[in-house]
Amino acid sequence: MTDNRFNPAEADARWQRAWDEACCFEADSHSDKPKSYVLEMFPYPSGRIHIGHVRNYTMGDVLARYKRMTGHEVLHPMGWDAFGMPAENAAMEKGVHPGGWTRDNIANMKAQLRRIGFALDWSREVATCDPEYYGHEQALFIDLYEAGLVYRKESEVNWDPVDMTVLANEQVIDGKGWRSGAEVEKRKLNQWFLKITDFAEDLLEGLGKLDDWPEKVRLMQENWIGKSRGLQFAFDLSNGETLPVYTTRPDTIFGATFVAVAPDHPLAQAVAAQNCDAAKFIERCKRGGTTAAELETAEKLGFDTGIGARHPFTGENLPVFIANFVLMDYGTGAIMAVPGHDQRDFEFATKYGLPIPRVVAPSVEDAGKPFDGEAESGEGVIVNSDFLDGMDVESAKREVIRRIEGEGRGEGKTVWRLRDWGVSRQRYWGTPIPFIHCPTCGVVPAPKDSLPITLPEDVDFQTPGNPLVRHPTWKHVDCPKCGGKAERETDTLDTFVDSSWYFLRFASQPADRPFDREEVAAWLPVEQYIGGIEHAILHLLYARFWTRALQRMGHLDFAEPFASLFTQGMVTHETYSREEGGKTVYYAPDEISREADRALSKADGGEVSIGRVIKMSKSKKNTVDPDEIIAKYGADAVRWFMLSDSPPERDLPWSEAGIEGCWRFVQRLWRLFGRHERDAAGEDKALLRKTHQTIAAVAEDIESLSFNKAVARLYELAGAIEKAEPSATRSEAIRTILLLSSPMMPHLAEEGWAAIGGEGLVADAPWPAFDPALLVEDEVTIAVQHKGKLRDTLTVAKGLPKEELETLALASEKVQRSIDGASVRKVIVVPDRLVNIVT
RNA sequence: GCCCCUGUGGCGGAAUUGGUAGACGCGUUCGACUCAAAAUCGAAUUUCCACGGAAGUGCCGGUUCGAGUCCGGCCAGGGGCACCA
Repeated sequence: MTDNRFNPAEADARWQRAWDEACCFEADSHSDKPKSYVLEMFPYPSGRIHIGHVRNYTMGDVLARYKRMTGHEVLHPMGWDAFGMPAENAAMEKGVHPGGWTRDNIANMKAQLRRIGFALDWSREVATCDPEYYGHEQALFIDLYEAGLVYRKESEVNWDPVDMTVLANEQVIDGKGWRSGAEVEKRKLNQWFLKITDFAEDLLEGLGKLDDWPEKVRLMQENWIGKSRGLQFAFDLSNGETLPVYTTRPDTIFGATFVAVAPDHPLAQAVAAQNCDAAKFIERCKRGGTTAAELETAEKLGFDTGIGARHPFTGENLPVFIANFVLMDYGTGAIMAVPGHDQRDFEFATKYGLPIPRVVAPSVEDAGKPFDGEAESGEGVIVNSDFLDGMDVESAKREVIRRIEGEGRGEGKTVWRLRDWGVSRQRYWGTPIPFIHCPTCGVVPAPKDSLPITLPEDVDFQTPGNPLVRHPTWKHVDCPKCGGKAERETDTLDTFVDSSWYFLRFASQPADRPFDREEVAAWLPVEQYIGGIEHAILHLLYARFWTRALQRMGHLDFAEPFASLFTQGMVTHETYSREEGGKTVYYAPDEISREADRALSKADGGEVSIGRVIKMSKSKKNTVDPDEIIAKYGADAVRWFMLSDSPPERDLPWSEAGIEGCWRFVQRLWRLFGRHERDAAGEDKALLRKTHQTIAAVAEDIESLSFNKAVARLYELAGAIEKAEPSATRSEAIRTILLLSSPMMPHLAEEGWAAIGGEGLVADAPWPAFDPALLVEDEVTIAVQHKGKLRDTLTVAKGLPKEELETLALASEKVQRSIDGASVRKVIVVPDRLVNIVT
């Protein structure tokens, strides 16, 4: 070794080329080796890789490289979630075509990913905006339609009357279009839906078997699916009609003091038709916020319709209100309100002076106990409720359902929060929905041999509205059924459809169909899926649904696409800001010089205050650019940083000092490799033991994705090697640490491997074996406690009998001083661990 | 408002799952090398202390020979949410 510094600027690219030329990371579907599918959520091609991607993909990369070393055939692919709004926004703002913009971004980001040295199989790269990909998606969509899982229904959208476009919720700001500023209207459109509710029970039940998913994600999905058991029954109304309501608390039926319907309930609409005050009230309800937090704090409002509802048991007349807190799309859109035992009903009743009777109490004696300013929704015993008195909540629920069913007024019913998945988007840059509207035949699927239905290239984004609707020729086709003049569907698919099956296409890419069932079965389910928590619900639920739908249609023979899921934390950074002219101005990390406990502006030397460590964002200017730091420190130091210190599920605070430390360790390892001697002789028992312990521990840490612990082990081994005298053991330890660190710092490892005369590429080398006999120490340190406090430690042979340990412990001078002549009542001995003396 | 998670040195975090709290890294301090700097190497680094010890894992209590770990109640920070009857 001539140069004593590792030079990533030169070495990184050289090894990246070597891996490419050897096609190291191309997965062979027909290999005899056990298969391992490691997948990270594919990125949206925004134009730049950000540091969060680097962390996500580094984790997957370490696991993929480790799996290769342990004899697996690894599939580790990458692609692009390439449809979506930002491309259309760019088209409107910069006048570029969404396709060209997207493809340029992909090229940039792919080059960035290559510079980080990821072991990816680029031969399987997929971009969802490729007609080849979305053509297969169209075929699958038609299959789903034929399986009865696709339907159309009217549904409300946010309509921007100036931009003539439908807005996503995030594009509506204070009721106005984000771009045009125009007041957003609610419009009803005929839209396409997927019957995810068909699988509600199955999706819920499946969560119970996903043992290797974070509990948190399973819980979020469970809440989202939201199964509830309750009672649906009808009130007789004073106007002669009946009103079906749904309740999860039939046990509290004697506490109902009013009935409420949603503002968009047919009954409310009917009242509004004859009463302008009611119509005005309904209008008022439609404004107002949409988020849960806003609505929770919003005042409960109601409008008394003057209609009465007859209580099924007491015959009492209950007023019927239109209320802003009742939702049309849950249950029946109407409720029986029990103010004593539901907080929303309580607030409403308080405001409108309605009675609040108690029907559940801690005990029978508490039947007359007043409420303490809020509803009581907990368990208890039923009171003031005629035939239910004295029952517990659960028995009372059953009894009310039994009676109502017996009278034929209603039935026990399961209701789900989960709603069908609306997949229509009135946009250009998405997968065209492969259907044709014929005036005579109605909605007809496009013939499969006409797929892919590609997007027209000649479109402009300067005119408001959907370019597909405006296009002079694109939508005009003949009906595949009758041959008459017809029109294509101009809606495109939600991009969550694209990401609901990309992991199948990675595994198998036949030209004539979406995937091959056998080949997919060879790779899936994905062994380890890694991505952000932000996809905990929608993407992961949709992918689970899509997989089940394909299974039902016989395309697949498994239901769960991802065996194990890991959600990684964010990369954060401290913020730098100061008050300038009355407002807060943020500074980027490269605009300040950071000292021990303060930060100074590079521009004027003034002190800048150091703010909280938060998620990197452009507005706070606390971002770092992966390209810049890779250029400065090399890919391996950056990868090492991504894995160090913070547990992967937690946030990782980026710091300049931290990356400097990683850079130093890269060089430290490099110097260590230089001490490797091919013909060194002699044994070093302690180092040998440490080396084998590290092999076992690092393997375990990588398999459990505890990269921070693996990193700490490697630091320890490096320290031990540095302290050791030259020996055959030491040279072997150096070779071992090189191999153990290679999944994390592959460029450095290759360079070192060549230097110590290793054969071939480290990328193809096997993970070192360890001797289990060397994992156990033959000497152990025993803690000696007196009354639970540490007094002394003893170093003894492992496996020493209890009696001997006790004798040794009592012989300790320090222990005797602590006991100070008191009589020993009890001695607890845990072999190889501790002795605790109780006096 | 509801649901969930997390609180350990100056900082990121370890802790064999109830058995020596603070591994490892960062930072800081001192020292070596150097004309000097960088790089590198060595030592120290929870707090207080009479150098014998004492206290200490957000706070208060409990279980236990023994609690960062288990239980109960608070406090703080973070995340999710579709007013879900």
